[in-house]
Amino acid sequence: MKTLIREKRTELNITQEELSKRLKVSRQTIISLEKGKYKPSLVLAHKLAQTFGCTIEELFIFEGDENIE
Amino acid sequence: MKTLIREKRTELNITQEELSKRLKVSRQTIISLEKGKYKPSLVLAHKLAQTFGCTIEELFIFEGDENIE
DNA sequence: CCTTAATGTCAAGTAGGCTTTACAAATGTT
DNA sequence: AACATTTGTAAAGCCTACTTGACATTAAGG
Repeated sequence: MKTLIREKRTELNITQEELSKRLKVSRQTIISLEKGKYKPSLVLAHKLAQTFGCTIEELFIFEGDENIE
Repeated sequence: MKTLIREKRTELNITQEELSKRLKVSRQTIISLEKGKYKPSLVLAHKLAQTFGCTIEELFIFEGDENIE
């Protein structure tokens, strides 16, 4: 799975810390998500998409066995 | 968070077991999701939406603090 | 340089998503 | 009533999302 979190965040011109405050998660969580260390929960993915004004499917790109075969 | 998994599944006329096989998860997982016992991972939410031919946001209804304030 | 802001790493702990197995309740069909 | 199908419950275990805190690196500006 790929994510466009970093791209969308820099488009908005906000820091990781600012984003983490808006979402009420730790800054570490933002770092890990942008770096692809793990995948967000459904609720957090929804909040991210809301923040960026896009859908979850636009923010995350699912690949291979993450899709129905 | 509310989900329309059960409604969408019955529309498709398939059993929990059939759905669990398509998604390659346990039947127990389907039961728990339909009953609202817990929330699916992002990948599973995506597969469910794909199966039902809708978006994640159409399949799950986020409420209150699950939205940005 | 020196400082500050922004980003990053590491590690330990908590909570919850998902699995497996086994068994019970409900619904339908003959 | 009897049987099969579908749905449900319970419990133990694994893995990972997320947290907190402390410290390292990079980049920018005075």
